[in-house]
Amino acid sequence: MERNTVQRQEIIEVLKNNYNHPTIKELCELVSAKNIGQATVYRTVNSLVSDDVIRRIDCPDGVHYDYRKDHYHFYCLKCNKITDVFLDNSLIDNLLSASNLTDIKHVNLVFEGICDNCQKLNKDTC
Amino acid sequence: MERNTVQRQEIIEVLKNNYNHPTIKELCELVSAKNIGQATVYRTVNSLVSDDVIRRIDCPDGVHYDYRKDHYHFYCLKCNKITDVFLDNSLIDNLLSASNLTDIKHVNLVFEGICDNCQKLNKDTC
DNA sequence: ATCTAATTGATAATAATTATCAATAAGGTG
DNA sequence: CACCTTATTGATAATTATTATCAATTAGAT
Repeated sequence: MERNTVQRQEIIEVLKNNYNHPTIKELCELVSAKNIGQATVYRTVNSLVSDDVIRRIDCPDGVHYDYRKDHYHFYCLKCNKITDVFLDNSLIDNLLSASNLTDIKHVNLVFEGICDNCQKLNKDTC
Repeated sequence: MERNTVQRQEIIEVLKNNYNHPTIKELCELVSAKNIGQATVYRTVNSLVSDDVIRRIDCPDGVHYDYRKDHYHFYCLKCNKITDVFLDNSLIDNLLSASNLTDIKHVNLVFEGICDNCQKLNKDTC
C-alpha cells in the first residue's frame, strides 16, 4: 500500500544523510535539485512520521525531523541550534514506569537552554 | 518595561484558570468576549513565554500553553488529548546531570502514545 | 503488456503568523 | 493631579505555512 516511489526514496535518502535536523522548509531546499514538488515533501514527510521511519522533533522554532531515533535533543534559546543528547535507555525507562502510562510510542524530549558556545560569547561581552 | 496592561492581565487570568492546555486559537476564543485583538493575543503569549510566566507545550498537533510548570505531558495520538504527567524532580535531575548540559532553562517532555480510554475503545471494536 | 489505484506536481484555497501604524494608555515625573 | 514619554493595542494588510484539488503519471500486481 505504501508505494516505494522515487520521490519517497530520495527524501528518505536525504534525511538519512543529514545530521542537521532539517525543517520541512530546509528539506524542500535539500531536494529542490531533484524536482520534487513541495506538496509531495509535505505529504511524504507526514507519512514517514506516521510510519515511524523518521521522527518529529518539536522545538520552540517549529518542527524539525531526524532519521535517527537513538537520542534526544538540546535546543539553544540564543542561537537556535539543535544538538544531540545521548541518554541511557534506563533513564528513560525510569520516566516511563513512573508515568503510569501503558502505551507510549515516543518520548519527545527537548532540553532548552543556552549552549556552551553562547554562554562563552556572553561572558566575553561583559 | 513590561507594562501591566488590562489585556495582559486578562490573558494571564484566563490561562491561570484553564487546565485544558489551550492552543493560541483556543485562547483567542476564550478572550474574545473581552474584545482583545488576536494580534495582541499572539504578542502577549509570546512575551509571557519569554518571561517564563507560562510554558509552551510542543505537541504533534501544534503548540499548547500551560500556566502550571510542575509537571509534564502525555499526548494521545488517537484522540489528541493532553493529560498531565507528574514526575519526581529527581527523575528529571537524573536526565539533566546525564546530559552534560550546563545551562538548561526548561525541559519539554511530551510522551506520545495511546491513552487508556482509546485503548479500551479499540479493544471493544475487535 | 496491461490494468488499477496510489502518488505526484502545479495550482488554488485556506489557515496561521507577523508587520504596519495611528490611536491609546501605562507608568513615570514635577 | 496634569503632563509627558513611550510601550502597547487593535484593525488591517502582508506574508508565510499548510492543505485541498485534480489531471497526469507511475508503482506494483496480474
